[in-house]
Amino acid sequence: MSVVVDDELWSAVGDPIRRRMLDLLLTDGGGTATTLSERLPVTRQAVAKHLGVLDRVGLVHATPSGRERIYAVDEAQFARAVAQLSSVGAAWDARLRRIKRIAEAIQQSREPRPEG
Amino acid sequence: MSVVVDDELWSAVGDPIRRRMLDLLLTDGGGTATTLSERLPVTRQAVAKHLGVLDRVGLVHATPSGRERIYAVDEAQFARAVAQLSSVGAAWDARLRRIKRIAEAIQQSREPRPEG
DNA sequence: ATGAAAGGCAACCTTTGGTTGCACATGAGC
DNA sequence: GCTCATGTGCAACCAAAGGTTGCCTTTCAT
Repeated sequence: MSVVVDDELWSAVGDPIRRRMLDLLLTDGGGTATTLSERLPVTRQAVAKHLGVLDRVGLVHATPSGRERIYAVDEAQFARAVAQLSSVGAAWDARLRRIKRIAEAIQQSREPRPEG
Repeated sequence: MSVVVDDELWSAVGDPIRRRMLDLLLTDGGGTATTLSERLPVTRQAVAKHLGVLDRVGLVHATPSGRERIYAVDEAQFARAVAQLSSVGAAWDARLRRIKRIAEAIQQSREPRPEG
């Protein structure tokens, strides 16, 4: 019943900074800790740690290029994360609808003949 | 472009324990810190703290009943959270599709006449 | 009245996100 | 080739969050 999700994947995208980083990486097609930190409210080192987290769960991967390390989103893994997001959302949405339907049914059974 | 989400709401459902708590509360229609902790891998006190977090963002509300405090999901606020989840998922999904389309277009422009 | 059960509070530990500071590597320009 | 600026990496340190244990208060039931 309850949707099975990869907690590591989820918590990786659970952080607001990491979400913005993924956004930036997707928009620009890639970036380094330094370039990302210029557009984020945290330091380069903080960004580097976040990139480490995203790297460990496979959401991004780094390509050394000279003295830079260019990170890019791993589309396949990212797609998995998006799919999990969607499935949890869908499951909860369905549950809400079911609850609402039951509540309405109870309402009706309590007022078998609405006045009017 | 990037979807605006309420970081507090998101991070509230970002915690795996809190997601399971919401699941339990939705399934059972309500519960106390004690009853929830019996079905979770953490102590009652930890559950109480999580309930505090969920309460602060309005995802649940408590109803004192004798010596118990019965918590239940606030459906309206929960629906908001689900909507945000869905919108982020949809936005990222759309972005992925767009990237894939562009990638294919580049591929084709590089091989104007595929051998065959 | 008294004991068991539920809850609240406080102290403490660990992890995580963040910072500063410094050392190392590498690319660019002279 | 040297030098210097730039980009990374590493370590120490700090604060907040999640988790635990211990203890005290409240309340229901016997």
